[in-house]
Amino acid sequence: MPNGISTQTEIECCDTHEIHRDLLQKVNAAMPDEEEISDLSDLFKVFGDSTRLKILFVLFEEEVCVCDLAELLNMTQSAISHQLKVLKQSKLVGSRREGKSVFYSLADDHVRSIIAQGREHIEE
Amino acid sequence: MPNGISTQTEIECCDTHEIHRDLLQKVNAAMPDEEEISDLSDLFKVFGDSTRLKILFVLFEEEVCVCDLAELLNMTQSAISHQLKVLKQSKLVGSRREGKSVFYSLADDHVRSIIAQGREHIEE
DNA sequence: TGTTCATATGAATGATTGTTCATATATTCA
DNA sequence: TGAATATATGAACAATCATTCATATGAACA
Repeated sequence: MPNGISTQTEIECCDTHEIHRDLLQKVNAAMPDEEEISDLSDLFKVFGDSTRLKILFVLFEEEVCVCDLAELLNMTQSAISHQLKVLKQSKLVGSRREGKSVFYSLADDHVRSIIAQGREHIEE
Repeated sequence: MPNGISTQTEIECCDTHEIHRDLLQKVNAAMPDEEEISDLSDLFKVFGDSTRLKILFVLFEEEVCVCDLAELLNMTQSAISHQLKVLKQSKLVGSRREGKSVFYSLADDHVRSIIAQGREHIEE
């Protein structure tokens, strides 16, 4: 390899247990730190459940209270409440008390675009 | 309710176990069917794991083979291989054999934007 | 204050999932 | 063909998680 202009094509892959330095450097530079990766996977875990997605789709339309959600999705008030807690902890939804009821709503619009991108990917 | 122009402000929420018709209709119209919701949550589940996210971040930079991934992420070849299978089933990555090695790469750019949106949400 | 209605929460349970270990498949080379 | 290397895969185990059930908190109203 006299002048190392493009070393991309060489396939000395796994026998030498030294990864190509360029790659190692590039990856380390681009890879978020462990904590951000962990936060990110936690965020996507929240989207990875049918019940929570349904709740979000309802909130796309309108702010609603817990018992309406339970009724709309045909689920226990308790189950809904547990999931709302998860959604709230990830700051995907916010809540507001009004008398005996608590109304939930979307926190911001990242939610919409993340889900929109997901739907695009599925439809192929 | 003589003329029903805006019924939004009435808060007869949960005592009457009949959900407001407008809401029910609106939600039913916007809610994807059960199968799409399920596919969508399955897709997000894939993003909801640190190892798989790290693999994707590597693939953002370059096409790599399995053993390089294992080395880069300091994990077992088996663990990586199992996760690559998941990523491939969701069509987030593609693979290409070259001799003994198999090279993996990003399947499309939805992956980038989904993850980018996720990162934006976290940084608040 | 006591009752009722709406929501929250802790413990328990069944289901799902990521990793490990052992092993199988596939390709190259002698 | 046989050995060596790279990858894939099935079973098992520990950990995580969504729901249920019972109960607690909190607000309104008599």
